[in-house]
Amino acid sequence: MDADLVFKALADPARRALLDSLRERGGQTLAGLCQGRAMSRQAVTKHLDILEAANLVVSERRGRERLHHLNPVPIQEIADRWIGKFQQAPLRALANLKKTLENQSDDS
Amino acid sequence: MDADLVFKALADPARRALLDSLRERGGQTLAGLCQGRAMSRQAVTKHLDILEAANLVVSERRGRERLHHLNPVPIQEIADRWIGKFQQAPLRALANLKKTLENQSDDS
DNA sequence: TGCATACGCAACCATTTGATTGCATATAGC
DNA sequence: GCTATATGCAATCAAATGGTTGCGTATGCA
Repeated sequence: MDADLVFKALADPARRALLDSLRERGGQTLAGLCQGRAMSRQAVTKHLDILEAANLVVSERRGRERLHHLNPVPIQEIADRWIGKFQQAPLRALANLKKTLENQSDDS
Repeated sequence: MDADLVFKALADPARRALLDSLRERGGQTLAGLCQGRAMSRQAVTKHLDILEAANLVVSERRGRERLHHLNPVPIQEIADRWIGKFQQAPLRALANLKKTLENQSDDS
């Protein structure tokens, strides 16, 4: 997994909205995903391309339409491998911050 | 919390590296954070500004230097509020995908 | 006071990004 | 076969992004 592709893919609200839509209902066509969005079909296509490059979406041709599915695995991996590091951090961070604030109050 | 600011802040590898550095050791100065990075001080400043706007970093002036601290709360909130939605998704997503693959194999 | 250090501000620049338009291709259904 | 529908491809463009350089300001210290 290329974590950078995943982070960059998640950076755009339009793409997160597409993921939300696919989370609620998988197998949507491109035209279906364009419904209710203030964007051209080609713009949606580009966003889907980026999501596919990050492996957050998988799609398959089905006749003349293309069906899209959410792949939640990269999000899981981000949560486990990256966010996990910061879940241990709060205690240390708070300790550091506390110490700093104490030093600060010493000066004042 | 503005989730979009957080996602955008996390989208750049240089900024994630800065967060990593502050996670390992809080209270680093700007000059300290520049150490070992192939970037100018001003570039680091801009990244820190973006991290501060997302509330991922807090800083305080201390004499002529500025000390930076990680604030892991926004990451926690992203994990809880946003990733949480997708942690319920796998079963549904896999069911959808399975059904689709079965239909696909029907075609071949 | 004088000077080195640490940081802030602003202009500038190349590249990337997000989106559009126009046209081409392919499939479903009559 | 013909037509409408669904998607693919390419050129184009404005704005955002990431970075630099130059200079200004403020603080620590001899």
